[in-house]
Amino acid sequence: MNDQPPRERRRATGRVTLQDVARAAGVSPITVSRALRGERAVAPELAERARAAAEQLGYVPDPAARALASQRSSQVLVLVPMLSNALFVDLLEAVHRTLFPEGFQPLIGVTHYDAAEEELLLRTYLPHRPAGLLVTGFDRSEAARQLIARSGVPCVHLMETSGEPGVACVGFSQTDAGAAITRHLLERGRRRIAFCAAQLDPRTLQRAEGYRRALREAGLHDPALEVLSPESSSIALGARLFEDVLRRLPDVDAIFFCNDDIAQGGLLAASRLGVAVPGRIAVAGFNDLAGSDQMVPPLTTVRTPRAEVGREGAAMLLRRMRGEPAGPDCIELGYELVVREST
Amino acid sequence: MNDQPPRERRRATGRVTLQDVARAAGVSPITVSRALRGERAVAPELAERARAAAEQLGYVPDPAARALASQRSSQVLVLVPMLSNALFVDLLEAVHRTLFPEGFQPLIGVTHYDAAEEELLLRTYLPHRPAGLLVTGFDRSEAARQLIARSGVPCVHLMETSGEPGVACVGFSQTDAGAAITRHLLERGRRRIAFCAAQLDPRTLQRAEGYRRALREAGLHDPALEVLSPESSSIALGARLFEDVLRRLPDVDAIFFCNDDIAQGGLLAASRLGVAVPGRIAVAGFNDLAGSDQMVPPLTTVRTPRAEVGREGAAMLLRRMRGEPAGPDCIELGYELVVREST
DNA sequence: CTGAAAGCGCTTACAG
DNA sequence: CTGAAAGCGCTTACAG
Repeated sequence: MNDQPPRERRRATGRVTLQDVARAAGVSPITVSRALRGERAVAPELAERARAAAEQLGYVPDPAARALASQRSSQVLVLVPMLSNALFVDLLEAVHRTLFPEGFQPLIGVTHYDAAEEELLLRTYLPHRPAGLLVTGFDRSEAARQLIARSGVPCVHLMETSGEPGVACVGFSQTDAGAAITRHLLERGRRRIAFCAAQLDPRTLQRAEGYRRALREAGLHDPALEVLSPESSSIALGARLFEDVLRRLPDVDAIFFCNDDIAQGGLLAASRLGVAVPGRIAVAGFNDLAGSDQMVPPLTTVRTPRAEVGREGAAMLLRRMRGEPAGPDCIELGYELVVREST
Repeated sequence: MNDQPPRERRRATGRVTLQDVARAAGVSPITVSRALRGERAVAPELAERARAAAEQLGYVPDPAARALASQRSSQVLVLVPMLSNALFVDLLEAVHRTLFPEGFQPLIGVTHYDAAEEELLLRTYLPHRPAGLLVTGFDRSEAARQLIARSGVPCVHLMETSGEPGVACVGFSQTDAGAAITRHLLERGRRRIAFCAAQLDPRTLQRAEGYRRALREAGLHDPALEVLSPESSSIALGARLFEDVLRRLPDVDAIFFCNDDIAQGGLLAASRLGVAVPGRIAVAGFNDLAGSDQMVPPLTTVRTPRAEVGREGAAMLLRRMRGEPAGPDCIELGYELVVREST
C-alpha cells in the first residue's frame, strides 16, 4: 500500500503542453506545432487531429518558450513621445487595431521627448526580442540608432518621412502642412502672423520651417514673430503664449499655434480677455484634436492623418515581420486644411 | 589544410550568455545568476567577480529564458478603459514611474469599456505570465474574474474601493465625491440641479448615486433631471447635453457633469449661446482635467487622486509580487473640491 | 555558500 | 510530409 506519489523533481506547472496535445492526437509535438502555426505543409488529416486535440485540451502556447526557441516574441515595441498629446493616443489606437488581430501585441513605451529615456526603453525592451519596432520620427541618440540597427528587428518610423532609401517610414510633410496653414492666413489678408510653439520637437520645428517658407515667399517673414517655448504643450501654456504675443507684439493680426491644445488655450485667453477672434486676431492650430470644433469660435486647423499613419505603419511593419514583399520604403500621406471660424 | 568550420548544428545567436559570464568569472552559471539577481547569499568575492565579468562582457539576461525557467516574466499587465480620457494617462504615468525603476515593465491594455475586450486581453496576456496585474475597477465578466483568480497572478484593483477583505484595491469613494460636489451646488443656492453623464461606466454611476443622495437629503431629488448618455465622453457630447438640458429642462439652474471633458463642452456651448455661467446656470465637472482651469469661466470640479492611485496601487502590487508583507488590502484616498468661477 | 543535474515548453535544423 | 535530437538561456530543486 504505497500510493504516495514518487519523489517529484519536476516542477508541476499544470500547464497543458504541446506534448500533451501530441499524445492526445497521436502525432509528434513538432507536427502539432506546425499544424497550429500553419507552418509548412502538414497532412490535412493530421493537422485536423492536432487542432482538435489542442482545442479539446484547451491548449495555449507558452509565449516565453516560443520566444526562447524562436528568438522572436510576438510583441511589437511602439515608442511614442507622450500620451497627453491626444495625437499619439489616436496613433496607438490605429496601431493596436491593425496589429492585434494579426497575432502581434503592441508594447507601448513613452519617451517623454527624451533621448535618454528612449535609449533606456530600447535597452530594456530590445532584449525581449520584439518581432517589430515602431518609433516616432527620426530624432534619436546615436546609441539608440545603433541599438535598433544591431538588433535586426524590423523598424518603421512614424509621423515623418525621409528620402533615404532603405529607411521605412509612414508620415506626411509637416513642413508643407505648416506652410499650407500659413498661406491660408495670408490669403485671409493677415500680414503680421506669429508662430507660437511649445515642446520644440522635430515635427514642431518642421512646421516652423513651413511657416517661414510661406512668409518668406510673401515677403513678410519676421523672426521676431516666432514665440518658441521648450515647455510641454498644454492648454494653459497656450493661454500664456497668447497673452504674451498680445503684450509684446501688439501689431500681430494672426497666430499659428503649432498644436491644437495651445491653440485652444489661446482661444480661451482671447475669450477671457474679450479679444475678438478673428476680428482683431486670427487663430489657427494644428492636428484637429478633440474639442477644436467646439471652441468659440471653432478653430481653423490642419487635420493630420495619424490614424492612417498608425494603420499604414503597422501594415508596413507586418509585411516586414513576415518577410513578405516589403512594398515601398516610405509612404507619404496627405493632410487637410480645416477652415473654421477662427480665421 | 582543413580549416573549414565544423558542421554547425547550433543556432548561432551571438548572444552573451550566463555561461560565457560564468566561464570568464571562473564560477558556475548558477552562482552568476544568483549574484546578478542578488538572490541568496553568495560569497562577496565571487559575487563581485561575477558582476565584473557580466559588466565587461556586456551581459544582458534573456527575459524569455528567465520567464520560461521561473514561470514569471517581469511585465505587469495594466488594463485601463480608454486612453482618450486623460485621467487614465495620468494613472499610467504614475504606474510607470513606480514600477519601471523597480525592474517591472508595464504592459498596457485598453479595454474600451468592453467586457469582451477585457476578457480577450486577459486571454492573450495572461499566458505571458505577467508578474502582476493592475485593473480598473471591479466590473468585469465572470470569465475574466476567473481567469484572473486562476492565474494566481497578484492583482490590484484601481480607482474604486471595495469592502471585501482579500480584494486588493486603491481608490476613493466616487459616490462621496459625487455627493460632495452636489452639496457644493446646493450651498451655492441651486435648487434644480441636473446630472449629465456619458459612458455610464460603474464609476460614473457611483457619482450619480452620490448626486442622488445629496439631493434626496435636501429633498430636491428629481429623476427627470438625470441626463444619461451611453456614448463616449467628449467635449462635443458635453455641448450637446448642455443644449439638451437648456431646451428640455429650462428651469435647471445647475449642471453637474460626470467628467470634465463634457463639462468643458457644456461651458463652450454656454459661451457660444451666450448663456451666463454661473449667472443663469452653474456648471461643475469631475476630475480636474487639463484645461478646466483655463475655461471661461474656470470650471469648478473635483480633483481626483489618480496619480496617487497609480503610485499606491503599483506600490501595493510591488509588495505582493515580491512576497513582502502585503500591508492593507484596501487604500482609500481622498479627493478635493476645486471651486472656481463656474459655480 | 556552491554546483551538477534537470527542466521550463517550445522551435530549429537535419535527415529521411 | 514527418519526426528524433538538440538546443534556446535561464532557474528550480536538491545535495552537499
